[in-house]
Amino acid sequence: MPRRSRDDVVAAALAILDDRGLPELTMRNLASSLGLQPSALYWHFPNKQTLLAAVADEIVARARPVRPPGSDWRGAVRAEAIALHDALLAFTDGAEVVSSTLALGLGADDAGRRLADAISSGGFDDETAEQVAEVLLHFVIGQTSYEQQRLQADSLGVLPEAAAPAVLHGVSAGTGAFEAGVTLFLAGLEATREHDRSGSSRHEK
Amino acid sequence: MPRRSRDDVVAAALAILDDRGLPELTMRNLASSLGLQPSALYWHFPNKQTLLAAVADEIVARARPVRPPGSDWRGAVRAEAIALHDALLAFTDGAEVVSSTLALGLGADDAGRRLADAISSGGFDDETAEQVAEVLLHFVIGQTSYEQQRLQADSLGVLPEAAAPAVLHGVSAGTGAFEAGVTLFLAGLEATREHDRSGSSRHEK
DNA sequence: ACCTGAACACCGTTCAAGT
DNA sequence: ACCTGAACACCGTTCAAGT
Repeated sequence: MPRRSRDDVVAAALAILDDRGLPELTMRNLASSLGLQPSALYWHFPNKQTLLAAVADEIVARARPVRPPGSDWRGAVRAEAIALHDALLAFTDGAEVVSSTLALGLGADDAGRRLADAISSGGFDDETAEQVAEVLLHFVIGQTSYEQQRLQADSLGVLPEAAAPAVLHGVSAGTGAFEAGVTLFLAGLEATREHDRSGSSRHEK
Repeated sequence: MPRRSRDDVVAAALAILDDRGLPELTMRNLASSLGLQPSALYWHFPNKQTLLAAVADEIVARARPVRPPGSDWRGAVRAEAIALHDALLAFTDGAEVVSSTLALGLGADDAGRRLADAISSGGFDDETAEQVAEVLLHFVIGQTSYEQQRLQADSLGVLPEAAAPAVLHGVSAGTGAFEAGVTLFLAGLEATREHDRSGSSRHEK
């Protein structure tokens, strides 16, 4: 009888995530989908958090930035942000899985790295690029997580009335807010460019 | 024997959160800290998520913005963001509790509302204010959640080596990144101001 | 190297019944 | 109005033992 690799386990976990969601992604359900006992999973991964980190890595790795031809560094940053947004939305509860993995420092580093690289291509120094990439990353993940929860709630027919989030109660949920956020970010980055150049280590010795 | 109010339950939950953390905030631990059976909690709250939402509301309500005298609307926005940041950091796992409550649309609306009000005071229309408040809110919560996890991990002596997050591996963890993000946000908002004024409903009919 | 079997120490939630 | 007692249907994880 065929034995399972670490990748088989991650693939099975992604399948459960995709069509049943994170609450159904238990070690027991995962094991039985592979025809194994739950305890067998602990040969491949030390614990569930580590397994979820591998799942998060895979979700992030599937991001496919589409950069408009002839676009400048802003186009590159925007393309990376949108690709990450889409990758997170591609799996049920994808944003939440990546969010918690990132918060715990267990993986999904690629997401931040790609954003930082795109920002660097605009001529910012590495420290600035990494710091503002973090800002953008947290916006993307927070916003996407929020959108995804609401999309899923709506598709389940929950919250049929009046439960609209206070922060955007007049607007159709989340529509355009994501792109607006990215635009705001890029405008801020452009506006602070010269300050970073002239006096970035002003109040450090 | 004295019976407990809903507020007593929330206060006890906050106490457990503060000195034992979210994983220890179980219905069973909470009940026993009140001298009750777990099932008694279900008279006060329909389920654990709703209870956590009440806890999140309380955490957010304790935000105390300190606005520098003589400051303009930017000072107001900055003060609200910092107050929220501090309020989240004031309780163990505070950012995570508020983050999940917000994502589920169960509460903590005050946070977004306060940011939106501060932004409105800069002369932006309501739709713009709400949309960009959402952007800022997701950054604040994402960033704070990340900082808090790392602060707690460090204080437990975990991650003693090399586990530095890729997005800021050269920088001391989180220092200044939060304020830098707020500054970036304000710069972006200022830069897009005239566009919002002149053609905010350009591609709507 | 990879997995089973059985157990441990928990969870959130329901519900009839008490006072 | 507020709570108990008992149960239901689960969890993640460990570990000796098998092949």
